[in-house]
Amino acid sequence: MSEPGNGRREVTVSDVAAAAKVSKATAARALGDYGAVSDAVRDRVQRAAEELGYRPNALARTMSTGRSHTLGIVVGDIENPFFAQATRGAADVAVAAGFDLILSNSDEEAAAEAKAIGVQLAKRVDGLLVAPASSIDPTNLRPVVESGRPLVLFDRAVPELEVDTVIAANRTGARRLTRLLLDAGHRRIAFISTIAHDGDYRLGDTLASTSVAERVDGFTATLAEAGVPNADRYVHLNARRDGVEVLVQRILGSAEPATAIIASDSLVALAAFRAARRLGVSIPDELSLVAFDDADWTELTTPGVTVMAQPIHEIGAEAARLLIRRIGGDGAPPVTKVLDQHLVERGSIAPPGRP
Amino acid sequence: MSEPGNGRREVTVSDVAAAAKVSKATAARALGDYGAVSDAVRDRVQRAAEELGYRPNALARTMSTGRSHTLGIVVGDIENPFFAQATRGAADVAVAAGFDLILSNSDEEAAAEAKAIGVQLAKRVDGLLVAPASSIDPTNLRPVVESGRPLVLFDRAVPELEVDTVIAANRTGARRLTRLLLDAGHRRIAFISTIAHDGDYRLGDTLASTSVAERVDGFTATLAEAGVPNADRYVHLNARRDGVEVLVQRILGSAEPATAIIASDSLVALAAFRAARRLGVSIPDELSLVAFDDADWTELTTPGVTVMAQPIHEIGAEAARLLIRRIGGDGAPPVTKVLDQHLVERGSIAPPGRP
DNA sequence: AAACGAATTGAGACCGGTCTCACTCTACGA
DNA sequence: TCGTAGAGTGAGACCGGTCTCAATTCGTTT
Repeated sequence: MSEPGNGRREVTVSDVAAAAKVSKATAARALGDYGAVSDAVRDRVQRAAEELGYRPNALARTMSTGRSHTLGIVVGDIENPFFAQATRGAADVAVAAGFDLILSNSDEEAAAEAKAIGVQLAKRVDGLLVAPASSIDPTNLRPVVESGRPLVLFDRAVPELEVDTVIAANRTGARRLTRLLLDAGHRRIAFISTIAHDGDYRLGDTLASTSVAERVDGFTATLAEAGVPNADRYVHLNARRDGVEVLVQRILGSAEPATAIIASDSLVALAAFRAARRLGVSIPDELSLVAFDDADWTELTTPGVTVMAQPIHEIGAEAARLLIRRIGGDGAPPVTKVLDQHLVERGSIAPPGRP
Repeated sequence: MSEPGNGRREVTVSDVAAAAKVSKATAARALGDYGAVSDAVRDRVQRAAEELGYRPNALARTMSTGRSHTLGIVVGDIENPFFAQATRGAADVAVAAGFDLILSNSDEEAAAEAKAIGVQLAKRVDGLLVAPASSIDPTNLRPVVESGRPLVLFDRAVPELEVDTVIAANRTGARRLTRLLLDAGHRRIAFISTIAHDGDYRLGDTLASTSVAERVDGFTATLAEAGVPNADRYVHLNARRDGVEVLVQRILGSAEPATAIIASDSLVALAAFRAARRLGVSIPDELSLVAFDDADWTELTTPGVTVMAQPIHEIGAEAARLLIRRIGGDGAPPVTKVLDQHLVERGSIAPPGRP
């Protein structure tokens, strides 16, 4: 504390070598624990290192070995509980395997994502974990496959790109949720997602996220099977997070108001719940609500929210596992892991009895 | 896609230089945009770089310049919304200033924290953002100040260490919350935190987190001022996150049950709310509940939870700003920024009328 | 036209590790 | 007793940038 020590040059292998009176090569061997060194010398070197406060420079090591023991992860927004959990899952697997994580937020924007990926590549990460902002346009991801570095996508796939991918069984989950509402007697069900989309959704439109696309597919297909015409007009995209409230208001105030809402993620569910509360419409009596993701608060509301839970932690973890395997040299053809979702029934569904 | 390009050696400045028929030094100047280069040559080099698909190696650059343009951040757990928000705040400031972030979770454990810090230092981050697992023991942080790298603490201070720190006005916030309950007529108020502590809390004990310590201080002091004896026996620490329920049960089932709870963070509040729900005790009629942090769900429950909101995003952002200023060479004496909390009143407080 | 200064360029050291290769020294088998 | 395998060590190249310094080119000034 008395001498801040700023500006003091870092201690290097050469310094240690000099102190231990051996060559740089030998010191490096003793410290790096590779090659052959006599016990006596190893001791001497390690003592010297200890004394001088030697701290290895991981960058220099990366320069010569080519391995950085670092993974990059690009998420939409770390504040989104989904990404926070997935990141944690990935981080746990990573540190267990001796890797650490460089984190970037893309805000689901192509430009920010491209920049983030560029930085990660420049930092020579050993591999990249990405929840791609666009499932349609692989431009941002091209540089990483061109760099030869392994890439694993999670939460969303990019059909044009043949790379390892970890996703959830969204279509099945959506069918299940939709069926649940249908069975309760609902016919006018709104599906809400914040995903960006040009204009109103029409059946067959391609969406920027395969996971939302699958949910929409499952939703509209199940509706169609139940004989509900024009299922696509119940799909509401582009919901800005702070705009869900007006959207819900519009949905409920229309000529043929929806009697149930499927929220595509927990943030939308939260906004929808809040909207219903503010508008004075009672859940589930006047409006049924179901959502994807078992956010912690969903059991706290009155009523609790019935949700399709995703193994979010595991999505991140599995993605990291896959990536680390690739880094280890696994050359098998790319795989797509599809993880199951499961239903958690609470009290937010009731028959659509209008008061 | 037809040629995977794996194993292809990275394109370097030398390659570009050769292609552009200039020296390595000149090519580097043209690419790195430093030094003087004629327009003609610059063009030629940049075209060559483009053609070859040159991507700078940030590590090599760091090796010679000594700057990594990377900040390290060590949080308790990125899944904790508090840390997620603070991290986002820091990340935003960081990228705006041209830095990126290496993220580590300490799980509030000394060993994991030490390791994380070690890795970050090895990676030669330009500076470190840490929410220290222990405010008492500066051991883990010593290496970073010894390395001469700037360090900024957030959420908690470490009194023994004179470094920049960003915290919230926790004592004031706690007083305010306590007074609110007192004014409603409560006298037996439980304060619950998950923070680790040896044995039961006694007035004057030092806590591992200054932020919790300040809250406890504010709490007990306010209680004492109101003439409540033995305020310290209402302080419950060591609450394992999944153990809050039994704790609440014990608190409510004792001879002199608490009539109100102050949750030290939103996760505890969540658990407490859930516990009350499961135990069938009604909030606020049978139990008042207030908490720190304005988690998004707190306005969704019935009733909403009255909370002391912290500017979490700003805590992270300000910490990053401070850090970047230090990295820029600011040698002013260390500062401690104290950010204000503000009360958000909802409906979770009522007089302690036992039914 | 000679001299001078600024702009441009090239050669090569350097950052801090790893790793190859050659050399020395010892122990063991033929 | 000699040859040789193998352990232990040192010298120096290398990774891919930056940067210093000297050399060259050019335009001006007098």
